[in-house]
Amino acid sequence: MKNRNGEKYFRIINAATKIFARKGFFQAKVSDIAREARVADGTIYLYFENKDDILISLFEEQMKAVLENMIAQIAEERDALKKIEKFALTHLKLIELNKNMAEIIQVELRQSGKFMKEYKNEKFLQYLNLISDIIKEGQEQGVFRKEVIPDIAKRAFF
Amino acid sequence: MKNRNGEKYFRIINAATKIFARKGFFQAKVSDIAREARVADGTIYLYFENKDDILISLFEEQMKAVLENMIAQIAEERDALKKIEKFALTHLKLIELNKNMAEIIQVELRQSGKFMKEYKNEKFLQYLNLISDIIKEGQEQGVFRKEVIPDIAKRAFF
DNA sequence: TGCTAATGAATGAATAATCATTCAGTTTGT
DNA sequence: ACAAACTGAATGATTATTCATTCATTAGCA
Repeated sequence: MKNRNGEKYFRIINAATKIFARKGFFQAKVSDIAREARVADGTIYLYFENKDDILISLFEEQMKAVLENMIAQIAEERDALKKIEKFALTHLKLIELNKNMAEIIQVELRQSGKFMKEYKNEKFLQYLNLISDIIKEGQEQGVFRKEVIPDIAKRAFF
Repeated sequence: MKNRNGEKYFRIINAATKIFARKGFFQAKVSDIAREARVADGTIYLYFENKDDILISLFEEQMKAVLENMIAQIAEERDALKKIEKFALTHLKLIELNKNMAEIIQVELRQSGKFMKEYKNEKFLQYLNLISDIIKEGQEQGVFRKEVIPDIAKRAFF
């Protein structure tokens, strides 16, 4: 597996974010990213499997940050109802903040066949599971009705 | 110049619309479009300059229809204020109706370097000019204040 | 009418261009 | 001196584009 902590790894991630945002995934050349990151073309492949993997990693890093942020936010609230509120609020704020990223994900990832097929979107699932966790907690607290099935509610809510 | 009226021209346009909508511009192969249109690869080049030109023509044809539609709609109203209302309403209706197209335009055309650079978007400008025309008319009718500058208002309104 | 020539639309195999990816060689750090 | 990190030119795969050829239709002529 590749080295995912070096400063160069993040240099490339950042460069790719810029280039993808500017040109879109398919028009971004790997060599563009390399240049922006001040790295040789080949170096990219010391840190990433392939071009798709750059996009996926980009997404994962972003989601990781978002997830941590969200968990911290929710932890501030005791009441499950407040937590859900906070979740929704923070979610919207994040989307606003990361428009670039959101667009890339919506637009580019959707088309990237490999992405939607082979990639199990763990971080995103974790994110969704935050919702069902809150609901379960709310049920234990007696704030939400028991009939609600968390797994379905999370989708609906989302 | 190419033949832009034959039934084959529209067969290809329609095929391209389908394929672009399904796969996006960059992943759509010209041969995909050819197959969908039941035409040989080379035939496409009897009707279009190149792949970009297919996209642009697609857009033009659509805009042409939209423009005609809009002009007809506006003509039904006498009062400039009503016209603007009608414009906005029809505009939203059209967007709703042509979601596919709208997405393609937003997403694909924006990236197509050639498009934004070399192509003077006449049809779209005409469309925008409908707005400033209405404003001018409204000023003559005394419905709108004179201080408003049509060219700026059209952008703001849009 | 029947025959031949001319036309040009259509084809798809061949070509050319573009890029992601590799790898043989170089540099850097210990 | 060795390993690890890095480089960028070379490779190969993919696809847009071209073009020599086919084929159907039309025009010209006797």
